[in-house]
Amino acid sequence: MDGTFGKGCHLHLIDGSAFIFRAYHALPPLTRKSDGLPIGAVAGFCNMLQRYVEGNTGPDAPTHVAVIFDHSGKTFRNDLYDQYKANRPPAPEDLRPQFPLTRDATRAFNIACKEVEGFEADDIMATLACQARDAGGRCTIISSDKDLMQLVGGGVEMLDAMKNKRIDRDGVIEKFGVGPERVVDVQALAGDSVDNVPGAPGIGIKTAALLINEYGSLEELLDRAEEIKQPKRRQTLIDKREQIEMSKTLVQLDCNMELDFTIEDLEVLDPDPEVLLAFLAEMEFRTLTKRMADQLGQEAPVIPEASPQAAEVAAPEAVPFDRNAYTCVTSAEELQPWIDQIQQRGWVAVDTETTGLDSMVVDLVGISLCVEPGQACYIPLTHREAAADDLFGSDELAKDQMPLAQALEMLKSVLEDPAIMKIGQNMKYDAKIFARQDIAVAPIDDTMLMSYALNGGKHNHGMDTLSERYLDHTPIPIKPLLGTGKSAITFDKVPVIDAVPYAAEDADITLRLWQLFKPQLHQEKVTTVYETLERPLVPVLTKMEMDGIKVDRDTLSRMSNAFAQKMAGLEDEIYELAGETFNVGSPKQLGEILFGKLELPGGKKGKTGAYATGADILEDLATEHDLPARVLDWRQLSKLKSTYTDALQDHINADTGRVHTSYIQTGANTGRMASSDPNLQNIPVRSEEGRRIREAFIPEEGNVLLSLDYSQIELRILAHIAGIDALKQAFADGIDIHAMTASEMFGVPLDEMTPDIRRQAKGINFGVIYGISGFGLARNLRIPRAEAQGFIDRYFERFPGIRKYMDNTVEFAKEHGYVQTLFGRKIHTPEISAKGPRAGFAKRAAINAPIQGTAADVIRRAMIRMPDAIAHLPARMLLQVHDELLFEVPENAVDDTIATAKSVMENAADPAVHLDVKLIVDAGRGANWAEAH
DNA sequence: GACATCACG
DNA sequence: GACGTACGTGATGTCC
Repeated sequence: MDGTFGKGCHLHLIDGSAFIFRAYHALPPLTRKSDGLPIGAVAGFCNMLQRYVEGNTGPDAPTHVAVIFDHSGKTFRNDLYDQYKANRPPAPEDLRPQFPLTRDATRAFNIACKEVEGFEADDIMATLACQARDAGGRCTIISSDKDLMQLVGGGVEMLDAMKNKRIDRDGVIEKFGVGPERVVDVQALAGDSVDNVPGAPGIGIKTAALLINEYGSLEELLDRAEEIKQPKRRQTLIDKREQIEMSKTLVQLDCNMELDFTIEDLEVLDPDPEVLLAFLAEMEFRTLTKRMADQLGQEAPVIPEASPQAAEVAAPEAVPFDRNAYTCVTSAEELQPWIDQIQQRGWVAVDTETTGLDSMVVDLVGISLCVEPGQACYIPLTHREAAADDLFGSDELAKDQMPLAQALEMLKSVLEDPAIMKIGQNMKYDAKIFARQDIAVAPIDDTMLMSYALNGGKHNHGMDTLSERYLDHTPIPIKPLLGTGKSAITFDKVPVIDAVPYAAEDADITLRLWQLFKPQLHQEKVTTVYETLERPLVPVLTKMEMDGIKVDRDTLSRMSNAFAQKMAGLEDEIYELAGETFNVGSPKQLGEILFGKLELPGGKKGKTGAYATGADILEDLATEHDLPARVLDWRQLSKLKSTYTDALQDHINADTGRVHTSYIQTGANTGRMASSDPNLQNIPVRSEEGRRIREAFIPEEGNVLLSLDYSQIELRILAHIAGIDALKQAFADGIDIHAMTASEMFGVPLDEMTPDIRRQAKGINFGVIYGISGFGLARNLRIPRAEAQGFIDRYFERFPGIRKYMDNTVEFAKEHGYVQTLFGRKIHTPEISAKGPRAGFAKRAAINAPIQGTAADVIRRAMIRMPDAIAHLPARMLLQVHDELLFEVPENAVDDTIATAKSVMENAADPAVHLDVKLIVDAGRGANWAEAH
């Protein structure tokens, strides 16, 4: 061949991006063993190239070939229409680093690799295809993208590599109803929801083809639109003419691009075996390296086995932290480049600074953004002028800040953009702050939750911990900025110059953690946990917290007064019995009275040298003296008053009249959540007196409260996990599970069961869930330790599967350093091999975690599905209390809501896990939480 | 800020 | 054989 492209030549154009995405989705998320680099798509891409090269024989073999890629960033079509491809989600995080590698792979195969800034791969292929055709040669476009079908004809064909199907002129007519030369006309009318090409509303491919065939061309059709009979269609074509014409320019490929290479440069070349094998070996593709080596008749290079530590040692931080490099953004002009960059990348780490910690009350002070490690800015918004003197803070806004509304308006487009990932550390907090500014932040990623999914049980997941542990960097502490105690100031009083490095650094750290954790989720096989149990829960909790629950202040206030009176009466009696006055609330003083002055028996000093005066001890003493019983009563009232009837009133939000708790998604190692400020997961219920506090939790007028709770969920899960047939059968038959246990253990028939025997069996059942010990059971049942041990022995004899589960679980924990829930949540058990009493703790925790954790996962799944399930109902989900969900709903929708929510909860494990034991949910309703429960 | 106590599942 | 112990949380008051 003389090198010129002409008759007898055959150009192959491979749609690189299509190859990449197909490869990515066809393969599991593989990572390179040595360092955890995601390489699944590269592997698939190489396999496809290899198969392609292998198949290049016979009459259709190419003389010239190139792989054409889309250049990242915007194209000229975005200048025509800013919404073009705007609803494309960003490329998956683990795919992005693989883009450049696919270029490397192409070159390693010695195939030309082309992309041009500002153009799509389609345009390059169009230009080359036209050149090939005009030169009298053939061209095959290896792609199934219908946008390329306009190029078919005159020697140009397409090849769907997956189906190994050639698409010629007839194939195009089959697909579009028109020939290749009219494909753009049809596309202009039909539009494309994937690429966000608007087209003519209401007209699809079928109708479009009909019209084009009737009128001959789009231009003719639009000029003669008045003639169309169907009134709606006619009006659309007249009204939307401009939009349709613009659509045509979007779908019309550019055949006349200026290229800095010619077809001749694309001549087929044999790969250099050394280069290709080196690349494949570097990627650590063992099978493919060997296969290619065999094919090329070469010795396969040796790929070293990865050392287990290698992945962990891989440097997490290439860019050093530089607090002076952060930018302070004070105007729209300065903010715009940041927004441009965010849009280009498709992600941003965000952090808000506020005047306090209560997200339902505080004001927004500033926002920090970070787009890549080291590149962060802070946007001060409502910092206050430094006080003229120390006594009076000024209310004047500090100078050089951009107006809050302007900044929010600019950021809103980014924060609500479905194609831009917003990354935060504890994003729920920031989401609430933004929600109060009418900005619905989505989608989000959360480094705190990633750490929880990855490292639950190892450490807490606060930013300081994570930064120090994983970035080896200590963040600027907030204390010196705000001060402590009475002289503490809020963040708006912090001088902007001090706020910038602090705030921007937080966003910087968050972005670095995100880049670090993201690939680890795959490596540690907790992507599903993160994606199905953590991330989707954030918007659900955000809404629950913002909705809050109505609490009646008067009810609480009246109770407080009643408690105070009773306490005063008890105090008088206590002083009388003690023979002196003292602080009843001081365990230390009480101990001295009981065991010193009154010389009651059983005085045991704890590690601090003080007598223990816990409820169990006082209960024992109650037989000896009247005083302990009075103290117990006093303590109960004191607890109810201080923690509940008093404190709860302070938590009623002035604006909403409701109480807004905050859930801590990473609060418990097992997967349970915690509730704080206030804790609404420990509102009294066990004592009659305490239970009345729930009467203050009420629905809005015309509504009722609904309580739905799982019945015996942990025991059911234990029956499933440990595979205890007798337990499963009892649940299936709806038998009282504690009575059944008692019957099995003590040989008492069910119809002769006494409450006391049942109570003991109940204690054992709970003990089993907690990792039973003779001592613990003895204390709980108040029986001698030997007797308790006897119970346990008998229980294990009767249910040997339970002991097996316990042994296996502890064994698993020792081997792997973690235990797992049925849904794959890992709970790490770093102390499992500790010596001394800690070993016992760790063992029991390891036994309990899969049970408690699985139950927690189940209700999380229910909560995540609940908003969609009840969307058609006027119901709101307000609270979660571990195995209970509380709803507020208008009276007329009560039955529907119960039926719907109950079904969601009972089926929450499906389809991920099929439980051998059915989950049962009990429902209650009422005019307050006491009635509903 | 540690500790003891006690509210919940 | 002794250690010490039921699992998971958060809020409050005392005391140093």
